[in-house]
Amino acid sequence: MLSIKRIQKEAGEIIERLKVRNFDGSEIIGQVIDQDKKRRGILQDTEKKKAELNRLSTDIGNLFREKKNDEAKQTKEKTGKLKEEIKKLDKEVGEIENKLNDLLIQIPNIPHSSVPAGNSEGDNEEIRTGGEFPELPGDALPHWELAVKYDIIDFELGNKITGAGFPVYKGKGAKLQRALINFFLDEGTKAGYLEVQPPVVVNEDSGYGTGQLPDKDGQMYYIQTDNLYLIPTAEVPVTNMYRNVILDAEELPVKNIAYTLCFRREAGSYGKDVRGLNRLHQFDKVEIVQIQHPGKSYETLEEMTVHIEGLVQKLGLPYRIMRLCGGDLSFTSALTYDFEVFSAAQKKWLEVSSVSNFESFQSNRLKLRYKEKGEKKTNIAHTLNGSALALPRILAALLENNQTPGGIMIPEILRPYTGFDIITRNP
RNA sequence: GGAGAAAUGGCAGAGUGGUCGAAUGCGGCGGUCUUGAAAACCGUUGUCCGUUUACGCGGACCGGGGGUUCGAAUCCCUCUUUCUCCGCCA
Repeated sequence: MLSIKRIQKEAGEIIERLKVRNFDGSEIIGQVIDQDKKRRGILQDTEKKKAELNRLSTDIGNLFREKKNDEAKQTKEKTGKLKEEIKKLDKEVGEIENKLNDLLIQIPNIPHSSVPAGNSEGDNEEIRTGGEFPELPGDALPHWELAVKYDIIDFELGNKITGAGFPVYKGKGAKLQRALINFFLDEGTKAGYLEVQPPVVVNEDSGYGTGQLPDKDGQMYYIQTDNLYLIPTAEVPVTNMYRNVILDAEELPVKNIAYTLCFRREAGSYGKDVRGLNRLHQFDKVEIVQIQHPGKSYETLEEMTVHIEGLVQKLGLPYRIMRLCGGDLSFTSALTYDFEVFSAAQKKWLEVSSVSNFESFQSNRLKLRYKEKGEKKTNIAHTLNGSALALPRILAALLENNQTPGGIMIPEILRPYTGFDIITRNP
């Protein structure tokens, strides 16, 4: 969320910049400013009364000690009314704070100045492209047919044991998946990321911390008995490791990489684009997360983009990098680059990574701060994350783009991980 | 799952109703001493909020929430977590 202080200082500019994401913030920001002013007024009143009560209490203690019991009793009588008033004012402040919080969580992050205006995907801006489009024969198969032909992914079996969107990977399919995970993790650790294995189930506080709650409540699987959520991305547990933490400035940037399962209900996305591996309820993903000094977070975003680009290049996939327009930008992000690879048999661009700078939007809520050496003041850090990479669509593109009459060729770089260089019908 | 114990500052650890934001030790930071370092000694050392040009002043926080009291780290309720023992188990 945005900080109240920033809203007070830059209200006009914020309203202006939120227009890029087609968000009219004028009314809500006005309300925030009003409520905050009201809050501070009452707070001052409350604190004055509390100070008075504290003084009386100290007096009473002293009087008892000096055996002036009568005087103490008299003083005691003065406190009753004061206490009542304090109770009432405290309640008022609490109510206003709740209201303020409700307002604040409705305001999305401020888009970076480079974010183009626009309503949807079509308005995203292409930044770079790379890789070669494969020359496939006319009878090239989409990956869901290759999966059957080579018996490497079983969608039917997944339907049977769980439901749609939960495939079973088999044989070389499973091994290829495992190879990709290890490859991505190794590349990340080489680039200085610390590997972590977080829980894939998180509590409510963590959901709020990174902004999945209350916004995307219905998109997460929820375990009612224990009031826990299955994570939609490793971003949630990894970033929340730093909830309520004050880092030393020298520790920045913090770089973590995590492989986890991800679970998404994908409510409301039935129909198109859900065939095969294109959209799953459970999938594997390697995620990179950084915590950075505010002055350096955009440099870091570029660095992460280059890292991800390197992965796609090493896998030999044709790709393009898109800068998301205001309308396509997620609620919490200030700037996002999407990576898409071309899956040549279905002739589709598939999103395989999304790398974002959240600036202080998550950190404000997380209370994630850092402190310069020798300074007393704490500052809000910036958080960033990106997929590096999401597995299923990479797998889809690899299968489709590398199919040959003799089998599916494994990219050179993965062969040390798979132990085989081709997927054939008879393993 | 059953029985019991506990949760205090970066860490260790005192504190069972009043000047306790909290003793003491360690660590950290600054200084004296030293060619340099160590040791020793002296000082300092939490976070958030409000207010103030500033010095400062005020409020809140001893796992979370609620309560009793003029006054709570201390008493009561509740939740969470940790430890010990028993049971079950990858």
